[in-house]
Amino acid sequence: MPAFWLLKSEPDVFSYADLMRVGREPWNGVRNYQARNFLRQMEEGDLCLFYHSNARPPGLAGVAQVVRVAYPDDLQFDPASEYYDPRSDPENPRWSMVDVAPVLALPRLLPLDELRELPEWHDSPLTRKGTRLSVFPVTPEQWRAALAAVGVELPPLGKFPPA
DNA sequence: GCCAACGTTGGC
DNA sequence: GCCAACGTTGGC
Repeated sequence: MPAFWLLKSEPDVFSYADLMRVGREPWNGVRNYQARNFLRQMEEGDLCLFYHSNARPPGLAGVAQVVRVAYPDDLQFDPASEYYDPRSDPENPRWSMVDVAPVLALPRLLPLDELRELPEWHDSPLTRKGTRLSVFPVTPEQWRAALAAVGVELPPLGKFPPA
């Protein structure tokens, strides 16, 4: 069942423009079990809202697509990486990543403030106080409301061209 | 298995 | 830069 998701990224580290530039990116470095479990549920073709966190202002910058389902995050085995996890067993890797590709940049950044005003977004890990989850599902209603707010015409799910 | 200490996230 | 909220760690 295709689904919608939200991915947080700090634009100073990796922005939506960076994703467009590289064309495809392994979504590595997720080190939270709940977020990891969501990554593992993603299917090829699933669509993701790309959120800029720790930005001024924070908000939605674009749409990305899952182009490879979850596989082991190689950084967990790299002692030089800040994401190295010495306790991860190579026989049963603890952390996963997916590959994502750009689909479209929003015509304008949709700021968090504006997102909060959408009734569909009143109940979401994004708007709930104190939640820091960096990967989580988005309902079809949230998806539609967010894109409508920036005037993006919504093709039927799964009809986005492969990036 | 509890829970205090610590580190991180992320808006402001 | 501040700090509230939360997840993780590790002593016991």
